[in-house]
Amino acid sequence: MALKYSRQREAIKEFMMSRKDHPTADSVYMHIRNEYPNISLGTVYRNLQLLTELGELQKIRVGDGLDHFDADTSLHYHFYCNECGAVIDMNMDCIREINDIASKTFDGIIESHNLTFSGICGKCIPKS
Amino acid sequence: MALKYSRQREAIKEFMMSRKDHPTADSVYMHIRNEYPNISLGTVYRNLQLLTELGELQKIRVGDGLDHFDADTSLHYHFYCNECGAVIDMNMDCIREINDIASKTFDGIIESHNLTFSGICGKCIPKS
DNA sequence: AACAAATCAGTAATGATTACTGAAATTATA
DNA sequence: TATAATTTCAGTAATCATTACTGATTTGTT
Repeated sequence: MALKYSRQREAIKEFMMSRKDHPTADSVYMHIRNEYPNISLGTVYRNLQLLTELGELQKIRVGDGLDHFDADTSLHYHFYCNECGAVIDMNMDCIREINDIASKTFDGIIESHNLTFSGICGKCIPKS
Repeated sequence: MALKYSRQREAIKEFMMSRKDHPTADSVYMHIRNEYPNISLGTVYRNLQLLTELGELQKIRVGDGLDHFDADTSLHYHFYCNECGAVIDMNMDCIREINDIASKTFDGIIESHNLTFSGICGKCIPKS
């Protein structure tokens, strides 16, 4: 039952911590393969899931149908570029009181909220 | 090139307008089958997509990995119940100025935002 | 070193969604 | 109203992301 060390999991964690671009499982797989050429895609999925459950990663869904992962587990917002698909961190302060505001007109318990912006990112503006 | 009438599409539109619970394609399929026993799931997907492109529906992603659809195309927020999976409309006012606020600290064009709450809905509180 | 348990690589299965195909329905035209 | 042109359909196959399975390999413990 105890968690055992695995070099693959360490590599995935290292890679995730070095990234600010919220990779998907497939993207992690592609990169880790440079270091571990015969790592399995299933191993990547399993460890991303495990690390998420351990609270070392957070799963991000920005509306493109893919699961993105983020080693920054603090509450912060994201931007999704409709042009290139990039997922970018927003610098703005989180609206912590919004759960309370929403609760006033809602019958139920609000535990969290997710705010995602979308549009065209700085790199894609010249092209469009 | 012109759009032609189809009773299946009308039925799907009618059904969607009668609903406030943001059905998925599969859910629409199950219900429409009462009226059209041999409608195809592909037809449902195609028409939901088409109606969305025509602006008669909006596609909603609340983080459960499924595409939900809503005949209310106005900007409004949703709640996702982690217990039963229900997608519920929020009554709160939209924060229209938030795109402008976010723009101040972001390099790019913010076209829209999506705010989704999650937790436990009123019906599920007694059970938990 | 030897054992038990977790993890792995590789592969198969799943579930949602999309694409394909020949038949049926709809609209336009004669 | 018959016919032709085009869209839409039902049914099925394919795709894509993700999850589950299996026997072999690693890891932590005695």
